[in-house]
Amino acid sequence: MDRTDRSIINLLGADARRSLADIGAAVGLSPSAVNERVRKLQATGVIRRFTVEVSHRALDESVLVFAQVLLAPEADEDAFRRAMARHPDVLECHHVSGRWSYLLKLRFAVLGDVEPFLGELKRDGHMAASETSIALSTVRERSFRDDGGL
Amino acid sequence: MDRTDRSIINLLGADARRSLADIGAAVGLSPSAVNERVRKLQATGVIRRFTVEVSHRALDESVLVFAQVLLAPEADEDAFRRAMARHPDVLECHHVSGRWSYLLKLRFAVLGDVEPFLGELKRDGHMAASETSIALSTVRERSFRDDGGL
DNA sequence: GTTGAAAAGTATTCGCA
DNA sequence: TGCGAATACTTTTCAAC
Repeated sequence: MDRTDRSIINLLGADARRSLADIGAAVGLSPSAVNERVRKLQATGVIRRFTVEVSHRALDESVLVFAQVLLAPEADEDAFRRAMARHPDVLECHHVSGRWSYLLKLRFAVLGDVEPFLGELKRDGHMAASETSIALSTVRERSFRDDGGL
Repeated sequence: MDRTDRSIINLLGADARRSLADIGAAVGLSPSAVNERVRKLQATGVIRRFTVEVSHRALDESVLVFAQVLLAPEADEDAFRRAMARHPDVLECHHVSGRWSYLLKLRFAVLGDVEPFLGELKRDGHMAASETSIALSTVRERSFRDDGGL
């Protein structure tokens, strides 16, 4: 994991379809040397996977909601985590420090889908309390730091 | 944007390096038909870009923090948004409903980097108050819903 | 680790249904 | 829109450094 690997990752983050020759030209390596580095970055788990970034609007997931959840004292925390890991509406689920137990990032087609989701959590006995906020607009949204090009 | 497009997007989301032939076999189309659909999905902005998913641990971004920020009444909101859009530590910045003005998702190398970041916001006159929580563990983290394979 | 060239595999184009 | 064949690239492999 040296400076060159970082550059390669940044370039792939911006456009994972750039050819090895292109990337090589940018970082000063031959295509096969870049290939070997990318292979290792995948093998060591630095690169988790190649994927695609999608317009939420187009996918009918226009409503972005953050929910802070306080677990009930008698809640089965493992069951809660498993439920969150499976739930289609849950994009992110983090165990957090502070007043709340978990922070959830959720996406829905319409605002009306939010209440049933929270009702479900309550009904399942997971949740003692929650506070939700709706994203009115998004200034920025990316998945990793990309400081210092090349 | 029909069912087939959705399937293609889900498949690319799981592995953007799958060949057009593979994807075609999965959705019942020829490679060139898949290619044409992917091209259109990009042209219409449904697919924003091909990218790479990275291990935060490996990138020295182990510390995940969420900060809820209340803007000062006299704050220049546009300047704040521009600052957030540029700041390397800011992964996400959403204008939210409720008690707070903005929700930030931040990543740092070490916990000690958090305080300077908040100090910076305060010093710049953007922030009236904030509440931060640190992610102790992450149950799930993905960027779009992927319900219903094929 | 890196290179350069050969081999294998893919994307892309285009005429046609 | 989708297909299949031809073309142009790209990735991948490998012997050598």
